[in-house]
Amino acid sequence: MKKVSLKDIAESLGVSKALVSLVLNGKGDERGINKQTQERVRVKAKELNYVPNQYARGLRVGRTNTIGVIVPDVSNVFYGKLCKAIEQDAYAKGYNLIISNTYEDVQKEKKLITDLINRNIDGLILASSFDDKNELKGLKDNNVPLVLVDRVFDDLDVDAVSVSNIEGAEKAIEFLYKKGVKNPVCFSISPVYISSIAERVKGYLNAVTDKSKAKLFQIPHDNIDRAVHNALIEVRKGDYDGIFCANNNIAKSILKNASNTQDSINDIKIISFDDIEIFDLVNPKISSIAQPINEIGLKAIELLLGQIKNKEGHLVQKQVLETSLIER
Amino acid sequence: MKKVSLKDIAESLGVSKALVSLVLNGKGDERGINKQTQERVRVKAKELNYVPNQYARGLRVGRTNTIGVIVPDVSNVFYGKLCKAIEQDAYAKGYNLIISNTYEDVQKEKKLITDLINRNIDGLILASSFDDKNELKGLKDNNVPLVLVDRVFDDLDVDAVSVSNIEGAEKAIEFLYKKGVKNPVCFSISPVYISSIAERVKGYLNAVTDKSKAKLFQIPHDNIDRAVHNALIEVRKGDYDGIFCANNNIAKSILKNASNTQDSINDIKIISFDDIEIFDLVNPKISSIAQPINEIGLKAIELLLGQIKNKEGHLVQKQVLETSLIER
DNA sequence: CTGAAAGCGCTTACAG
DNA sequence: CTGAAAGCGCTTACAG
Repeated sequence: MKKVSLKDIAESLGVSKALVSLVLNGKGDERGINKQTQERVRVKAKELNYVPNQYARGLRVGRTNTIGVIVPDVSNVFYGKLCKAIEQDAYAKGYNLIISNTYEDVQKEKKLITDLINRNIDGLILASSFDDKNELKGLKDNNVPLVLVDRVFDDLDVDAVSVSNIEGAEKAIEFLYKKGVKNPVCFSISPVYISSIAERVKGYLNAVTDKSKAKLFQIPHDNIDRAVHNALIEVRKGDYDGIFCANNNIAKSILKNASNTQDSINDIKIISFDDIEIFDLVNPKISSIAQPINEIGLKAIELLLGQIKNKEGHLVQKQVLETSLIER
Repeated sequence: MKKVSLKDIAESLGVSKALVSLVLNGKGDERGINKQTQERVRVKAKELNYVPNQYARGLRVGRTNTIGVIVPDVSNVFYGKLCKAIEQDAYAKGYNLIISNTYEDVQKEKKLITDLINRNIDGLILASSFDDKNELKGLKDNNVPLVLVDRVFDDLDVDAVSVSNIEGAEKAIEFLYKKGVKNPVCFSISPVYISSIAERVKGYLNAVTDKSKAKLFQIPHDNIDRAVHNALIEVRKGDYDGIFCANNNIAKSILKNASNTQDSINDIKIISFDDIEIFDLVNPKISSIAQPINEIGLKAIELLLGQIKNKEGHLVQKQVLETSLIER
């Protein structure tokens, strides 16, 4: 029942635990340990099916080669892909990931952060749902390397990777105008204080030519379909002919609603932030503002490892990547 | 820089580490520790921003309240939802999750399992990509509580939760016939040895009335679109008028291909295993065989906790849940 | 070339 | 009501 430890190997071979540890960590040659002894250790370790206890190791060396990732919801395609990008790169670099979802629950996010710190993660990549940047103070106090992604706090002195949401939204609205739309509305999503969403709304407001006609619908993230349903009714009542969706969940909900109500929505031009495959499969196809998801993930890892490996000398960086318009 | 430990609290209060540990673990009353002392400890712990080191704790008590979850790919909606169900239930019961993806890579799966064992997880929920059940021997040797989900090994003496894939596939084919389809084909997906997929293919073959007309296309999981493209050409060449998709990725690829080639596919009746929201948003809508994802997750946790809490007395259970036909 | 010992931070019998 | 001590499994100076 009991797991095999260094001691078991050492005793069965008549050597010390220290020697076994050294050999198994590849420091045998460096320390000039007899080749044959090394081989005997390795053979025995395999024979006994030895797996080192990471808790003991982590306790001793203070590193765990583990990176925490907290996102709102991996089942949202954007975060799913982001996690995939992060995971594959981190994995290649010898790190493991602990991925967790907050589902926009601030209390859960707090608890998750504490949990991860307790687990002695080497660093954290965070797409936060916090409305208050002070919630992140605990992380700084604990000196945990941190990179914010997607959702950032401008006035916080922390590494961050995001996209130019304002410009992206402006591009979207300009595209609608180019396609003949006269009065575009914006379907935003709660929580309103999320930086990426707030910026997209700002971009919309910037780009609308007739400000008096600007119209914003707030869709609560936890009751999207119903709110979109009502918003669509409003849209039909007014003389609106274009919709800018602040994220992919809203666009999906529009499609769902239209499908349920047999509303063709062919007369409304729709564009959405985030490019997801559905947009290619529906009729009419939906244009989008695509984010460079892989680059976001790679950059986040790069910044995080920079902090981990160079704790004092690291300079805070705020990366803002460009979006691209996918016309359909 | 240094993290706060029990010792720091103890010293600053002039009490022992043991007392602090007891109080912070809620055993103060039980052990009859002075209420005021308890309060002082808690206040000081908060003041110093103390977080217990889980590695030290895990090392000492041998439990970690952490469950490992390994799936092929969380960005596949089925697994994404499954993880969500598992996570929410586990979280409510005081467990944390470490979720990892194999992307059908057997080597990665082996490494992940070893990693998780090293982390002293209390148990593992696994949707395995292994073709050989012997790969799981290491887990049994290490006595790690294990529950297989979705993909199971019939002849392995391990807890498992799956659905009746054969009957589900049969229902799908019967539905196609009912809708007037004469010659349904099956788009299966690699790896072929995955139990759930193999069973769905079996169900297809069972239900096809004219066995001489049965036609199976093998779609490799890592090159779906191209293979589906070619398969669709074959379908058009023959007199096939119905397609049974072994999973949702295949159905999505059919939609994508049809969209790209401007093929309306209105004359082909399609049904897919797994019910995903896209099926409601496209034209024509796609019928499906839905799996009870939440129940799978809850049952998996239930079985796992059964093993964890009653290591010796636990009886191996193989749960097979029912699917349901979603007609569209 | 190898071993003995200390210590990471915690919990838990044991003692008083 | 509280403390001293052992020990979980590992790594790393230090000594020889």
